[in-house]
Amino acid sequence: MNSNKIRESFLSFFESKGHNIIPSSSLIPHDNSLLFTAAGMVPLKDYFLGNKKTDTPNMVSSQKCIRTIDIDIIGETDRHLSFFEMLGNFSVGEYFKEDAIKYSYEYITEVLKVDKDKLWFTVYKDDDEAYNIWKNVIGVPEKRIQRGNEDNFWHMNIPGPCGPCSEIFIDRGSKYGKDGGPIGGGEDRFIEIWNLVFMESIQDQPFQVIDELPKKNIDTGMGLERIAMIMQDKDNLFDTDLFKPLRDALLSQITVNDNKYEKIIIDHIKSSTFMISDGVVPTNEGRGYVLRRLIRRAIRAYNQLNSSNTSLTFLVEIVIDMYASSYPELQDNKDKILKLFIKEEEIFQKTLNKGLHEINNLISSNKSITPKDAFYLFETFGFPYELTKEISAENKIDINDEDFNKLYDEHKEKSKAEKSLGNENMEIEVELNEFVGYENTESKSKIFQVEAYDDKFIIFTEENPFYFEAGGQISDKGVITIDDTSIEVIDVFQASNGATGLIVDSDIFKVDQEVELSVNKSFRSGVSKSHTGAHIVHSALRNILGDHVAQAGSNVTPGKFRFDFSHTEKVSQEELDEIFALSNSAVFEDYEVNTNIMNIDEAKNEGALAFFGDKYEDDVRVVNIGDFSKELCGGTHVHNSHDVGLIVLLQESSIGSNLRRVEMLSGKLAYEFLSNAYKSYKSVSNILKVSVDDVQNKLQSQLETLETYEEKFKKVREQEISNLVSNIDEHIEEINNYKVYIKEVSLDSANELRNLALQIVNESNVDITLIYASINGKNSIVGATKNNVSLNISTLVTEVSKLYGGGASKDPNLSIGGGPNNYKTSDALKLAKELILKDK
RNA sequence: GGGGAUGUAGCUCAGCUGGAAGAGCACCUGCUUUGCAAGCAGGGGGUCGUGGGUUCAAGUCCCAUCAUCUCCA
Repeated sequence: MNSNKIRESFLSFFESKGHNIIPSSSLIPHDNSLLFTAAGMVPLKDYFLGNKKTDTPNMVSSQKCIRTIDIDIIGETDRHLSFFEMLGNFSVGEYFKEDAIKYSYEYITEVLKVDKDKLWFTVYKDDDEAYNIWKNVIGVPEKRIQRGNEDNFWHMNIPGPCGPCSEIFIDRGSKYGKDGGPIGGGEDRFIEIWNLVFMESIQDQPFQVIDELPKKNIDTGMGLERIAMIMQDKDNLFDTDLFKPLRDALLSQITVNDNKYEKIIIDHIKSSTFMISDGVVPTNEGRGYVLRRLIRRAIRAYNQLNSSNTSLTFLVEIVIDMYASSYPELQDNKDKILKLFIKEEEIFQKTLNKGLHEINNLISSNKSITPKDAFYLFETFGFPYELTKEISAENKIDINDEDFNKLYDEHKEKSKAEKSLGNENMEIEVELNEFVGYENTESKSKIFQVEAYDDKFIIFTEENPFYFEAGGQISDKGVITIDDTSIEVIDVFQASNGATGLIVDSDIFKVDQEVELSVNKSFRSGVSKSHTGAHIVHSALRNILGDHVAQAGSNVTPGKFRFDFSHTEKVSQEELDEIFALSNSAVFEDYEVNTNIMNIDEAKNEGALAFFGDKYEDDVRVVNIGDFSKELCGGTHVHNSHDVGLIVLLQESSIGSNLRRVEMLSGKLAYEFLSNAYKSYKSVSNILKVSVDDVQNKLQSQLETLETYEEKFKKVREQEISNLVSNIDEHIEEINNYKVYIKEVSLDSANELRNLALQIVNESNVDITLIYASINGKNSIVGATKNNVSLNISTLVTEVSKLYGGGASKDPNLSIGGGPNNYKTSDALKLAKELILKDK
């Protein structure tokens, strides 16, 4: 049975059992505490935790997943993958253990038609209920049900839901290892194919159950790759149809065979392709960094197998073809994926070249490479350690792995900076309240809960108009009023279920009081202008730069906003001009801003932009700015694009490779900025005594005039100096058979002094010259000799400069010196003459 | 979030303990040759990332800032 068939049969089997098929969610989870979606239940977490409700409690999905914790193991085994698909059926408070077990057994034996006698089962040691269902309801022989310990208990390592699980195994027969079932038998022989989690309890610490969950959930996961391996009777994942086309294509391109490297290449290319498609861009931080490591590891592996060819894009294209029917976004994003991939290959090549340069320097200067050097190359230049080892080996240098690893561990330890989270993670049990801030900035409402928060208090009211920081938009400011007393809201708090509270530094508020809540209107309107402005700029960026532009973060405050986005190169001035012309024309276009609540699929079909950070719910809020922009967004906006007033670009900058940032002003701040700019422009025009329109021309011609005068002046000075030289004959002294010219002169710069000295020895018959000048009250001395003079002028100028407490340069024919101290010039020049006399 | 490094001619880079900037390639001109990275001679091109500071003197030392690369969390 091929993989597409397995995937389809799984979904349709559970659909026939009353499950709603949900599409695979993005690899970038909306939960920012996770790097990637690593299991089928990740997108459903809020339902399981009770933070959100769903109309369809029974769901089934095939979820794309990334797991990179053990990235270094990938390639070493036949079982580890960084990308996989997880088939799973879920129940939020509907059916439980018995149905979950029945369904799984029915699917495996009836649909996949796996031989019943090959199936083994494990249950948690205390879970008699599950044990009895397998034994009595399903009728599995007791010897093939085993009880396990911690492996059969699911939890998230934090206080919260937990529960026992039951796993289903397939016995691949005696040629894969010893008998004894999954617990105690060979792990190559008994392959785990399905994990059924029975979420039924609450723990306060791992394995410490304190209570039952009010609603029990089912969460199951079956790896598609693994079940495909079984169904296609292969020995390892890489021989299944999910890898075969990739492997065949790779084999046709390589000259050396190596199982490990081949596995690394095809696995990493697959995960990278999916990651880029979902909006991850190779960078040196967070998700982007994981992606970069995967791509570079693949390229390195490929270099081992094929030294001439370096590009792996042919495999990227195959991945897209293989999965396009199940994941159409791959086809939609094909251009972007290939573009970013090629770009990353280029960057890596540069990195390698730089590292090679460094390592060659080390070898030629030190004749050795220490573990410290190797680590330096790695952490500073990103030069792969194995490559350092290879090159060292060619030069008969041995590197100690242990020392290298020690440095690596120290580096990791150092990087773990403590984060001061304060009370931000404080857990508060509170009922959900209603956000009314889209329609109103004021509300009368009743306090239903007050919580202490450090030395302050959090006030929860039934209705709340205060916006809590999300999607880059900062929290509202304002006051709470009771009996004519207004208390400032210091900050807005959000509990894990989404309930919003207001932090105040006052203890006058009590439960059941009616209070007036007022958001600061000008603050809110400033923020809303910026937020709508951000949507406009986002749309303009995509229009001018292309669809690969994806939001990577934003910050929205009154009058000021910035927007981070993925883009591979610096945005040129011409492009910026276009972007801001387009943005402002959208402002002036009087587009109405509408918000609608609609179904997520419907919204996407209409072309709404959904990016990382946006909440993934069935119903989403869509913000339209005319037909110029359509985005999923929970923030507050103005009613019409012209309310933004004006958008000014302050600057465009890089915040890491492939990530750019633009910073803007809106409304009043934009006006003030331009107004000030105009004022200074105007004052420049006053200084130049021309009209504002002529400033540029005038300034240009003034600068040109200045330039020609500078040139003329230089020539005049040069003439003056050569005049000086031409009549020096009368001042030449004969000392120790040298023709010597020593004098204090009056010049403006050390440069002139130097030129003069050179001219004297080159253009007159003077052998040795030493001239002194006080330049801006500072002592400068230059000495020069003809090339055939053996006297070293540098030592002479050094001695003289010492009198002034300074030193001199070391060229024996031309030396520049000086010093900070006061000293009588005539005495200094006298010393010079004495030194010449002593020569030889 | 923490660490390491880089920024010098169009490109790739040298530039020692502070003393007024260089190479190779590319470019232009001429000659010689007219075949695969052609040879010879000559030439143009640098705010030494930016802004401060220390110093008689800063590409070089100190501080700040921007940009880029890189490892880790």
